[in-house]
Amino acid sequence: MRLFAREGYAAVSMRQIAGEVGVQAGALYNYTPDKQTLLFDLMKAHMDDLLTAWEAEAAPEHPLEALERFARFHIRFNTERADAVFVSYMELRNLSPKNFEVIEGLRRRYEDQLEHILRRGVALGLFDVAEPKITTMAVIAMLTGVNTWFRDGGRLSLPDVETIYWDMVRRAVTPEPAANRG
Amino acid sequence: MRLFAREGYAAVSMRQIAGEVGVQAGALYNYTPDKQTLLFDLMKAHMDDLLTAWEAEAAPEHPLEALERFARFHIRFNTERADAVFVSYMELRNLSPKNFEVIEGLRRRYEDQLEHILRRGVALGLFDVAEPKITTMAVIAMLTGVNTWFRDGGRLSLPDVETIYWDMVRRAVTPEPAANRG
DNA sequence: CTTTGATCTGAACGGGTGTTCAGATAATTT
DNA sequence: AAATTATCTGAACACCCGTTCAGATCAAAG
Repeated sequence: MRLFAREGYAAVSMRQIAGEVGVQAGALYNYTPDKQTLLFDLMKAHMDDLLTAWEAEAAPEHPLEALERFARFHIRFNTERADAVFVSYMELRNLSPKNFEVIEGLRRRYEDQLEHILRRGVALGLFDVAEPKITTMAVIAMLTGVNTWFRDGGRLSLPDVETIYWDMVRRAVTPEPAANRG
Repeated sequence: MRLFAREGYAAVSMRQIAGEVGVQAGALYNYTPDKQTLLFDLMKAHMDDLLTAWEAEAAPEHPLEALERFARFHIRFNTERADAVFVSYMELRNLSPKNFEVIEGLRRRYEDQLEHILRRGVALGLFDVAEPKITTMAVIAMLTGVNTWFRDGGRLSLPDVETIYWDMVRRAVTPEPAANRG
């Protein structure tokens, strides 16, 4: 995964991967039928991890609390696996159509978790979200973006960052009070 | 650019590129010293386009209007050049260190445009943004995310999408009125 | 119509690619 | 200790890579 993230699937050779684990290239074929399947297996394992980890979060009933949980979870989970996240987004084009469908299905299932929170919040009058699907995409893109700049040991701790992003997400979906005239 | 976006820099051969423009591979070397420089030139041209186009927007004085202008501009410009945007983000790792520096510098210059708008808005009390640099990254990530799902001819027009995203951005940076007690 | 300069071809260079497989080696079971 | 199974090596296969370059082809200038 590290090699794929750093150099790209196409640019990494089976001999390179083998070298990384101290073995000749041929030996890899005891573990994967081919390079393509190796990529797919890595990506699928990552998506399964993601869904399993979220399911284990036991999101609160209240949509606002659930949304905060989701935002913090997403940032934490993704920053801990920057290589896997990068590969799972970037190397989609190197999957066979059938494998692509599987990964996309898992991704959609994850997105649905957030969309569902938003829709419940709208139903309860807690959120002002005209297009839940679009807001879902926007929030996920924003949160995943942390990966492009966050580095451990910087000025801000991860909980700090979580709080800043959660604040932006909350304000983006929370109703604005009517203008306050007397 | 289309080939690089669709298959990845490493996976595209000079023979493929040549074929696409109806020529033999050797002929390409009348136009580029090597493949790496070809990638760099494409990416640099894209970043130059981006900065030039933004400078031509003549952003309004008022930070709120400037921010709206930026949000709409960013969505419009990027959705019109999905291939270039994808390549410029994803193939950074295939640039030599020196070329990487150049592209990163241009990207930072673009980000500074937004950061400057945010800082002016904070100074005027129009925005509530604790960390302008982080908000800059968050907003750009969110807006660029439109590229992952927007397709022409869908249910929503591009101006519709611009408006939805602008609304989220505005709310994310605009002060919340103090709780309204009687 | 010839000359000049730009452009393109097609072959070649050394080297890297994913994958296979017979035979060697190591680990486990009997 | 012997037999069996799992694992690894190292060479080979057919093929593709970026790049170079002598010679062919084309377009414009004199």
